Amino acid sequence: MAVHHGPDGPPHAAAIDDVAPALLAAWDTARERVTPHVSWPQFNALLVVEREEGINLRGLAGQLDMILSSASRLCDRLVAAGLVERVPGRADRREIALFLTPSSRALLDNLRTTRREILAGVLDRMTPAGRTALLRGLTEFSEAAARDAPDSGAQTA
Amino acid sequence: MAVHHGPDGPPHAAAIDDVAPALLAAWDTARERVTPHVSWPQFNALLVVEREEGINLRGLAGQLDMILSSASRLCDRLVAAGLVERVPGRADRREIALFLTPSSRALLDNLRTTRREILAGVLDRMTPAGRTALLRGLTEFSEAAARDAPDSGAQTA
DNA sequence: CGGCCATGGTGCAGCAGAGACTACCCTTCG
DNA sequence: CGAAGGGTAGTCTCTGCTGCACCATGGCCG
Repeated sequence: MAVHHGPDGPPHAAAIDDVAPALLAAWDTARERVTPHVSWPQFNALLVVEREEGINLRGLAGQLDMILSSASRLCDRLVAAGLVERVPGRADRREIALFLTPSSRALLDNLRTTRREILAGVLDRMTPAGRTALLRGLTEFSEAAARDAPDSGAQTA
Repeated sequence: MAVHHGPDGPPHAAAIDDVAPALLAAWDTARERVTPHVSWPQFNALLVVEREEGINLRGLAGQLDMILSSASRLCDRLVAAGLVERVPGRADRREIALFLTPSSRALLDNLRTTRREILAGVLDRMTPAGRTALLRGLTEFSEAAARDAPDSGAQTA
């Protein structure tokens, strides 16, 4: 199901698979440093709410691939932690609209800032050409991936 | 705490932070596809055992940053799932040596293969120059990161 | 050689997070 | 009014982690 690659032109997949973990480590380091006490499901929920501010519980449950009541429980914990706000919709009073709180907004901002700092710390030790190559390669990769699967999941903050 | 960057030469940190998620998504996709029923702690334990075949429970607990009995329980579940083997050491009969099973070896192999395939699928749609740039950038990044923190955690398979 | 403590693991609660299923309540709308 | 849509609540199960008590083994010292 893939394009043929002659023996002359393998796409470096294995080689890239070997060196990519370093980049992943930077991500994880940032998340671990900033949000050590927020579980993965909770964190993913925050990302969903951030993307679709005012989403209702059914929508959230759908995006997190869990049933409604599970999402409700998850929200209970997030509300208890002061990370999301349940706002009863005024148009349809059955619905609950979910919003980030200043606290969770700060959390996400802090995470991204921290990640960029960690990233910058490593980039500093690279050659300018290396940095440019990295940016170019990742940009092309990102575009190519988007061309393939315009939707496919995986929250990465 | 970092090197000064003139207004002319920021190290692309923000830009890279924006395009890196696509690469992360490929990782997560592979893991999700191959090991949907293995939890993160369990998976990390497998990686530890793979790296240090024959490790004992204390060592595992240390690497996973948990206390002994937690590691023991985790192992209970892994053994129940047929993913690790508890082998009583013959030198010191108190110790338990942990080994991967054929099943878990196959699992990890499968994961890596799948990931390379997913990666290759995207790389196929990049230009040769883009692939080379990606490989070069990531390789330098990896080296730079290793120079900084020779140990720092984060299992990424 | 016979205690004694250190070392390696397990057993037994106990707690929080996460998910599911079911039953139920409120609102809206035909 | 009654059906459909949106959420909550009760109950269960499982994982993950902890603390503490306990059992083995192994090394040491008198």
